[in-house]
Amino acid sequence: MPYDPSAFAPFAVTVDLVVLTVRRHALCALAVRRGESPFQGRWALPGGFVRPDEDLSQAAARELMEETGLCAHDPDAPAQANGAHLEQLATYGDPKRDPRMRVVSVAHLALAPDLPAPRAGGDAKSARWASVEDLLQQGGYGRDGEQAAPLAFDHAPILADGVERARSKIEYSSLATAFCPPEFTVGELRRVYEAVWGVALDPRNFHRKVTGTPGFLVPTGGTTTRQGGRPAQLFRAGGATLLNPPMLRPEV
Amino acid sequence: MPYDPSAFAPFAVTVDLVVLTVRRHALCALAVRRGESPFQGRWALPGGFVRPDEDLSQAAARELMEETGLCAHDPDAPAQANGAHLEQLATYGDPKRDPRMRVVSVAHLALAPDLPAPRAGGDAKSARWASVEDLLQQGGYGRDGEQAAPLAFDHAPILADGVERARSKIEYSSLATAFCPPEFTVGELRRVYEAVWGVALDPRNFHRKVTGTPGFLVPTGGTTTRQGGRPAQLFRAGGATLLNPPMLRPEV
DNA sequence: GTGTTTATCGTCAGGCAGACGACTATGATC
DNA sequence: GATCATAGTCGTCTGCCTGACGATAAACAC
Repeated sequence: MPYDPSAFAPFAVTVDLVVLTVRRHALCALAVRRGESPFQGRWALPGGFVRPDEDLSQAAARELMEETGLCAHDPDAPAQANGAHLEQLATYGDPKRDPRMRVVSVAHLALAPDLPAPRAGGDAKSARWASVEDLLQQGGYGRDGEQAAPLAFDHAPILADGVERARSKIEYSSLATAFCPPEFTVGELRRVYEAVWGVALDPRNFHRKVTGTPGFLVPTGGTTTRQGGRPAQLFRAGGATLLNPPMLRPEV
Repeated sequence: MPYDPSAFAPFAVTVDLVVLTVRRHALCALAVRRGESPFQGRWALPGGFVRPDEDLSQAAARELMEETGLCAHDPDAPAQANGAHLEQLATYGDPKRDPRMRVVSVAHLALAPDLPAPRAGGDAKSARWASVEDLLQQGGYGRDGEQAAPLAFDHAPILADGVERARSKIEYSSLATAFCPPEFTVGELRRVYEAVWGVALDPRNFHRKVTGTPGFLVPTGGTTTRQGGRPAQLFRAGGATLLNPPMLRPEV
């Protein structure tokens, strides 16, 4: 990395968060309403400036905590109570992406189990879970009939990238369990896959696949009937993080 | 993205390049020798500051051109003459990663066919292709007996991340062809996989797999005998970018 | 009890990968 | 020119995994 003082230019660096969860059989993302110009009143991804003394992942974890109360855990330490998966997604640095100044945003992807209503933090007027379908369908109408304005800044493509990352990553990793509570059933895990991929999966083949993959699921011994029907075994996420062979996403 | 002037802190933003190629059956990366402090005389990844008016990918493409003469092509437009694959890898922003100031580096990954000797650019004293094994094996001895000092800054983990990305991405994409000249044989493509993965592959099963995947390879009609033995058919990369089902990397 | 819902086990056929035999076409060597 | 070494290409066989789908089990609602 050559160092040429004449070439140095100051940038602002932010982290933006794509926080995904599964609610009511739909993949949802956390959106905050902007309280200031530009894009005042529009929905945006949560985020904020990186502080002078913190690492990028620290900044992302701090923002996640401020917005959701979730504690991010390391990719190394898997299942944890009240913890969300957090990983870096990509960095966006178009010179014109923020009209005020040159801002480079390091987007992060967080996957969380279904949560109570989010608490608004920082200068955002409010925060909510919105289906990614509504958020990405520009100019359309949301579920509640409200006109769905496109997300602020370049947050729509960032969200799309995050969703695509999540969709592909649950294929070959055990990441889908990050959308589940600490104990869950095979059916609940299947509904996660169905919501994220937007497809229907065969319950029998899915059951065979996930219970047959060593280290993916460990039975807790308990059962639950919270979904109705025959009681289902409860599982926790096992130590395995990589699925080999992967879970196959049905073709379009 | 809330805007709080009191929270704003200026950062320097750079791009660093992990440029990989396959030479003499080994995966090699481009390294430049640092001409200045800190880490003067040590090997480092090529890179430089992002200019005020350019996008991150533009900055990466410019650095790549300066260091190698290669023209990066879009991920959309696949095979191209004298073009290299270029994609964003990850961003590194530890507050202490550069002792001079707060620098956030957006690392990019470039894959190039075997090239003539690199030309040194910028303030780097020299540039060379070095096997990634030598570069990552800290404190060991390189192929030429030279003491292999660790890479400058945090470039060793960046290189490791780039290598891992390349290793996993050739599994499920046609990216391995980016290491090949415009026309190549199945055997040459197989040697790319073997060099990147560091394994031996069965020539017959590999041949069946790559020729049986629709859109991966298109025959040019020509043959070559540059590898010795029976003349081999020449191919170009086909339009397919995703391999489904993927090429399976043999287990360790 | 009957019906509904969900969970779980089994079966069967097709596809693909790994292991490996066989044959082909070139250059190198004697 | 015969032989050998080298690389490329085509087949075969077996085992595993997946998709499609039948069948059974265990709860709740009426």
